[in-house]
Amino acid sequence: MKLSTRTRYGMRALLELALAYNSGPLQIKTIAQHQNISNKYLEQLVAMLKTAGLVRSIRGPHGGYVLSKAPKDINLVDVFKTLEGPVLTVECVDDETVCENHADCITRRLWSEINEAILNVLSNKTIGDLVEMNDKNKQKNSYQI
Amino acid sequence: MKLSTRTRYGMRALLELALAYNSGPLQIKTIAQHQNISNKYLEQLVAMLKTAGLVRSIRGPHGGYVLSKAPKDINLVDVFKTLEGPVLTVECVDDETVCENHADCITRRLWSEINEAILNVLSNKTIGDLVEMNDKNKQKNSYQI
DNA sequence: TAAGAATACTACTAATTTACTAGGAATTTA
DNA sequence: TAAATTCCTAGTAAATTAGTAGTATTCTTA
Repeated sequence: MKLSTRTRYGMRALLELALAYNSGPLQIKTIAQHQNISNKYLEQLVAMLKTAGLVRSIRGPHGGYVLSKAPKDINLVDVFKTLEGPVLTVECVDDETVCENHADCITRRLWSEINEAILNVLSNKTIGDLVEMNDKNKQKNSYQI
Repeated sequence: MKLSTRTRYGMRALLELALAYNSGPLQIKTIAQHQNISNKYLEQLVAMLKTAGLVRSIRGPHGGYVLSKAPKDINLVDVFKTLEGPVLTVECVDDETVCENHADCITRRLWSEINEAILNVLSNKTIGDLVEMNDKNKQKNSYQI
């Protein structure tokens, strides 16, 4: 299974915004430069985060983006689902109607277990936790995330 | 993240072979019929399992495929990696050289944790465990897996 | 009030991957 | 030798990814 750049870039962008929380908006341009990714592409990713209500935008000069909630209130499941889509896509895991044998299907249970395991990692963490881990690391360049 | 039909079909095929373990070879045709999937497609998936040493083939009339080891000796990690590829693909998780900031990168740690969580589910299980679960279910049609 | 800086919106595209289909060669049994 | 089976290779339509591109809109400030 492959994690899309969408999710990886988007997560890093959010982390940057969290590091700049309460210090005014951060611009796409700035983040893109730090992360060394395409301006225009990041624009689209951040738009997804905005639609999901995770960030707020401020237009015009000195505008940019800010987190719409405190880092500790942004759960990683929500970020992941916004950027990547469902955690593990196997139709039958979420939809009982696709297969008559839903209740008894053994492989389905396996996929469900994996699904739960991933959810478990993500739902126990917030962007705030990532920030804390980053702080503990205390390195030369705090923008290398 | 999406689980490919490759992995889903392949896992079900292996489970069928495990249910028929010690009762002679099972043909592609038969499995494909039971599972309601394309003959030719399944042929290719089983070829992958063969290359990985998980099944053995017998050519000619009355031929088919058999597990190359006892179900309890076939770990699900191996099956998954054979069919789906690396568990969670993020270059930096496995390759330390892609990113200078490897040691300190927080998002990388997150992906690693997810990777571990999935591995943990899979490496603790064998095809034999799936067979046991299936037996416990004891349903009308034992081929509905 | 005009210029400029930023986001917002929409469309396009090359490359890759997926999920097959198709055809015939090789092998084995009866 | 005929038939049944696996083995091998090639092709392909559809979807997805990872962008690029252009222009419209909004807001600030001189």
